[in-house]
Amino acid sequence: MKLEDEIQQRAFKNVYQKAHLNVVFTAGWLQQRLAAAFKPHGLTLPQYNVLRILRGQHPKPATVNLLIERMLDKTSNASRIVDKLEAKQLVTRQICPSNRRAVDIRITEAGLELLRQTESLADGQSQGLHNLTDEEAAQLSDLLDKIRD
Amino acid sequence: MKLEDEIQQRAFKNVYQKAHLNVVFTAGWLQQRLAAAFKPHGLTLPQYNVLRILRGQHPKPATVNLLIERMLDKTSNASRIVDKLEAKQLVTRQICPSNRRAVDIRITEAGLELLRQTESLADGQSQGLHNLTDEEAAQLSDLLDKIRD
DNA sequence: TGGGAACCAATGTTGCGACATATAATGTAT
DNA sequence: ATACATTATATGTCGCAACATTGGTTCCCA
Repeated sequence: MKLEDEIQQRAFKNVYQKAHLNVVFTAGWLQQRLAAAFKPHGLTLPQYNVLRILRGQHPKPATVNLLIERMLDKTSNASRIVDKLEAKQLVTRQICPSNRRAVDIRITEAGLELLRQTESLADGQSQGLHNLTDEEAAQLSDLLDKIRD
Repeated sequence: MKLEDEIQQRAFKNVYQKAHLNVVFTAGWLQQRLAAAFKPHGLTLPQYNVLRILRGQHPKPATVNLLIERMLDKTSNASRIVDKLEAKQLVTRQICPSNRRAVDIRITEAGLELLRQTESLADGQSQGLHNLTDEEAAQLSDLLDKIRD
């Protein structure tokens, strides 16, 4: 669907304003679909992302600092996201013995199992981009990289 | 900067996953810059967007329903965003005489003045996309439209 | 070795998105 | 006219982003 119809705006000042709005709008559209897919599993997207990072470290622990570094959103409150995951017993928290400022965070077996169950969701959603050819998808990434130069 | 370096991920499963992440990441990057530009003026992006819609209607009033229709984010809480604007005396709220369920919302002179002061901000930010040529920006929009088909 | 800087996580606050529910006013059908 | 559905907005709850601050812990060096 064309952007003009999605949002209620007739015209754009220029192609840059239009592209800007389109990036933001499309990102929201993608994230909303993905969040809806995870919702039945009781996971939000930030929680899912943290679990993925923890699985990547497993069986080694991660610290809050490491989570922040690895997360898309650097300014997010990793500590409180871990709170939620801990309440659901998907992760454990334990003061790091070698540095008592830090906290070792580990994914539990239940957490790993939940990731197994949701294995296909994220990939399946990325396939929503299959209306693009491989070449177009690569081109899109290049254009986006260029924006942030 | 290349996406691989921005987020701490070596490889992507395929070009679709990479494009997906890139759209989301770039949108966040754009929105963050824009929000930072408005912050000194005491406006958040949702508040700014509501003010713009109200200016578009001015001197006619808008209702909450109309705001929701026009906003990028359909599920946002327009009512509470209007609360904040009203507290700052940038808008007025008045029960609609002809339909007492509805509420007439109008931008004040102070609101109009604030929009004048911030006139150049949004456009200036869209120009952050000027590392793209006109053609590339148009191409980007086309690719994004295609994703949502 | 004592004291300040640097570090790590947690917590407090504000504003928003998502979603459910409440409340009031209006429309409609009998 | 009364009952019921519909409409318009407001409110409550939860989770998150953004940002500031706090409280311990460790580091470092004078």
